[in-house]
Amino acid sequence: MRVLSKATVYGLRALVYMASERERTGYVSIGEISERLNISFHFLTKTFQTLTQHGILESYRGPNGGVALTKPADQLFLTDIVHVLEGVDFFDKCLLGLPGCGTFAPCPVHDFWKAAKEAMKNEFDNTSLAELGEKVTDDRFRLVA
Amino acid sequence: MRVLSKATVYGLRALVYMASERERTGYVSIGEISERLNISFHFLTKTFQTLTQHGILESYRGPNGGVALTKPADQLFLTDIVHVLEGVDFFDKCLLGLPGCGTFAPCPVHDFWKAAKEAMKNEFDNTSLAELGEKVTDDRFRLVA
DNA sequence: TAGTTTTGGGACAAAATTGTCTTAAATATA
DNA sequence: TATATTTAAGACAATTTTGTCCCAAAACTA
Ligand code: SF4
Ligand code: SF4
Repeated sequence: MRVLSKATVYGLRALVYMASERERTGYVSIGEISERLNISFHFLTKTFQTLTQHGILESYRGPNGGVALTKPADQLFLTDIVHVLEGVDFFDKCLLGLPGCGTFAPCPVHDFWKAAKEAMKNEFDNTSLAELGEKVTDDRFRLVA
Repeated sequence: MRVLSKATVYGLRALVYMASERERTGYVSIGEISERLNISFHFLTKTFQTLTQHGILESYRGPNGGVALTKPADQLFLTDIVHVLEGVDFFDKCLLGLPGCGTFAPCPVHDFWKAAKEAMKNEFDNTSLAELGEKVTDDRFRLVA
């Protein structure tokens, strides 16, 4: 049950890492993040560019530059990130890939799929980066490929 | 929020179609299904081969041949199909793609992801092809690309 | 037996995703 | 100014997924 693309997965891991560094001020370099999380630097950079363009991150070039969250981590929710990286229709897709979700003419699986999507969206809506960052207590999250 | 591969989506649509043809006996040809559901014949054939090899379908060649469900549709559940087409670890995957899911040392998003997966699995466990087939009442399901 | 229908299986092509690399632009520091 | 650091942007390659095609095998019909 794979829900997120790799690009989103990497982006999320990186954002959670940033949120976990509560005490730090200023920018965090993408190089540091990619090294600590063992993520391809260039791949992550592209994802971060998207996040920057959409106002999740702000970036700064040059020595001591890097990226920073544009808002406090407790005001950034998973839904915000996913909407940028996967599209705003992320929670509107049909399980069977049919176009034009059916408030009218629902397809056979609609009943349970709609409920499942809503539950998922509810979780994403209410989970902030801060909440996730707080749970980064051991090294496992940082070290795994 | 895309959960299933195209191969699985097509396979499922086709199985639901078969289940919806309650009155029919004997084999249904893949050609008929692919035509009615507007699915690539060869692509669907490969998916059906997998299902046949894993005991979801039985097939028969030659005129009036085709495929048939090996069990009554009310005894085939979404989980059965998904386990074959997506792998038995379908409901065991991490949201962040980390290996070795953590009953121990859970990663930051574990709490809510575990609940979401269980809810989803519960739905799949309890939804049979018969149940879905019964809901195929209009033409929408059959005709859409 | 010959010809037709249908699944089986594999080669192959196209497209999407993932990953790598190079160069440019911005910024800091000496 | 020259050099080092860091993000921006896009070309390019590798891999996976998706889709197409061809031919063989099985079964029926005449
Ligand atoms: S009615 Fe619901 S389940 Fe059916 S196609 Fe639309 S979104 Fe998907
Ligand atoms: S503990 Fe849960 S969220 Fe963390 S890696 Fe394992 S399955 Fe994923």
